[in-house]
Amino acid sequence: MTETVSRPTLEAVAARAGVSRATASRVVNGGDGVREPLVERVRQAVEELGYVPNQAARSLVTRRHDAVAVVIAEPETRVFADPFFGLQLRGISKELTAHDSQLVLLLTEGRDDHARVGRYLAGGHVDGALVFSLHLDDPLPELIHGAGVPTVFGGRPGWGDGTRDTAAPVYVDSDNRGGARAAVRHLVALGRTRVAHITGALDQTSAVDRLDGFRDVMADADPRLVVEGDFTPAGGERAMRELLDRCPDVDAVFAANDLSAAGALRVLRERGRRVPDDVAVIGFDDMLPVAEQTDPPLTTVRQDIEEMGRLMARLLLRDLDRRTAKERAVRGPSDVVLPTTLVRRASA
Amino acid sequence: MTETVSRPTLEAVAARAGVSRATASRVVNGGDGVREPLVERVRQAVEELGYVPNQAARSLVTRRHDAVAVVIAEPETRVFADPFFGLQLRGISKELTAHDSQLVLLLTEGRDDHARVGRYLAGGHVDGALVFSLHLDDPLPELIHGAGVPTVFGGRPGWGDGTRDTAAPVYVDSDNRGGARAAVRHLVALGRTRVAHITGALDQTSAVDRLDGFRDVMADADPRLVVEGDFTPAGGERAMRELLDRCPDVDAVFAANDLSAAGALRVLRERGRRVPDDVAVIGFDDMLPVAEQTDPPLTTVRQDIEEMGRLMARLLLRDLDRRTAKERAVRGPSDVVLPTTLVRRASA
DNA sequence: ATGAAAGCGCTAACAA
DNA sequence: TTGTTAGCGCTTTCAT
Repeated sequence: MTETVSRPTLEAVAARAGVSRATASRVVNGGDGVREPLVERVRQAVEELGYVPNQAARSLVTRRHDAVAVVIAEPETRVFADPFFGLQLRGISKELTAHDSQLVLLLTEGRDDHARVGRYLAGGHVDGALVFSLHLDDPLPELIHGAGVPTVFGGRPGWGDGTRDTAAPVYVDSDNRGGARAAVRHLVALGRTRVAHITGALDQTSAVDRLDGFRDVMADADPRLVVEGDFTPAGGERAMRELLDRCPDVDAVFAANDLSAAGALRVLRERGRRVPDDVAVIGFDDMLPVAEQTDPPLTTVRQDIEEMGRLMARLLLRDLDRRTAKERAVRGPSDVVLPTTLVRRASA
Repeated sequence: MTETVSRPTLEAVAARAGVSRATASRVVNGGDGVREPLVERVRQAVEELGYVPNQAARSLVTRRHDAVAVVIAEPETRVFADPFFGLQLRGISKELTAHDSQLVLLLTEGRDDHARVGRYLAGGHVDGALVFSLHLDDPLPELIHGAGVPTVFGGRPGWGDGTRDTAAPVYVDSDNRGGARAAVRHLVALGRTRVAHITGALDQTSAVDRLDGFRDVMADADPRLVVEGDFTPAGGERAMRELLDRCPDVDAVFAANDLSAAGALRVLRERGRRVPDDVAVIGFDDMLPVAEQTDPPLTTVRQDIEEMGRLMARLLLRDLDRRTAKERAVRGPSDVVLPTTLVRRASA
């Protein structure tokens, strides 16, 4: 409204309350060790003046920023093709908000941006980072891990399980393997004997884990029943065609995600197979706009995306608080693997 | 890596380069008015020390933050149910990155958060804001507009068109009305004479504008051919049923978005109407995971979401630069309405 | 329990 | 062109 009217400083608040700047500061930051009447007067002044602390000045001395970076690598690919990251962001946002922390979003478009992100994180602009790594060979996660910024990863990174000497990263993930097992067991319980799997892009740990889950249950399955997909509808179509050609007797399909399941569904219809009568189909994700719109609606494995985000933030914040409190790391934050649930619709 | 080793300051750089802090600062900020040899030496020192400016200290004196807030209201509803906001964010991110600005994401969950967001923006933590307002009666946009922070809105806000005395907000929007006109004209060109419209949630300007577009072409249409929907598949189903009951002779439907079109499609199939033979259907958005997965694939009106985001950011940044340069606002940033294009698939 | 004072790291007058 | 210096607004010892 008013033209560039400089906002009130702590000094102003102190003056109005008739106390020193130090006391005003104490009250603003919780008010410990300040006698009640003074606390009240300062609060009053803050209110009347509409005082808001200058975060820059505060950060300058505390070296804290009350901000966390969320790094999402390669949005091109898959990100934002589905509600996945949106939900994740929502979970993260809620948790950060409750903790009075800000969310700084860093989207990268391939390698060129790695340096930028690395510089930003190493530059100490934020207290920590939440990083989503999609590909096994993505150098970004490790780069970030090495930047010395407290970090929690979304989804199991493709390294750090003893594969390398570097410290293992902390991450939050869905129980991809367990979810896959549940899906396949469901198909088996349905009496299906020729259960196939359309994998996801195998350069992503989630795809690998789901494949492992499939194999846990179908250890001695006909290898021709496993076809590589890529998480896309087109990949699902291609895989389904290949599957029908190779094994015409297939009677169930577990697709690595809903999108490829949708593709498979289309090919099945086109080939005259009834779902679920002839072939039962299960997806993964429970990506609503897809799973509910397919014909028939898709039975699928749901992961609680929003909760994943919330947990990532919680893990990071806990770590940050601990460092601040200088508690000698009682116990470093440990990985969290969230359970998945089978959602039954009409396709299986 | 190393334990809390404090990062080098400008002072250190200056010392190493054998110049004053002021000169070092000049070089770091572009190096105007510094002789080449010195520039080189400072650059060298920056490189060797791995110096990164302390943004807090810088902001404290410049009162600039090189950060922009992106406010997305009520993610519950529709946001993140589709890739819409993800794409928008991507466009915004690209533009901000190119301008060395950071993206601070503010997600709100209803009224409770309004105060928080208002405080944050009024608190002068960011240089400007990009705001998405979905509902006509959302108080947030106006609240923000009044907070004195340079702002650009995404989507036409439901006020400021002379409706009130307040200054009109600057916004970027898709040509909802024009897109709707194109869709309906296409149906008419197809020879359809009983063209219906399933509206979106009419508390959103986009829905209103699309309805207006429909009416532009079908000025004298049977009023029973317009049914209120709500942008959801369920709403689309309900509306389609109503439509078929009221006007069994309907031969074309323009749905306010792809999701409701998908719902309509399902009801049409269920009622044994062939698409597009008996009834042609057109959606809006070109929301890929839906539009390409429906049966038949959906003809729809595409809006360039990412470009919208990019433009919003560009508009805001231009405004910010102008203020900084103290150029007396030669011309305030003006609204931008992006064109839409009809994407033909099989449904119409 | 409160206040006085010393910076945090940087930019921007102003001098030289 | 370069250096000197005075803060930006805040937290935090250290006295009192």
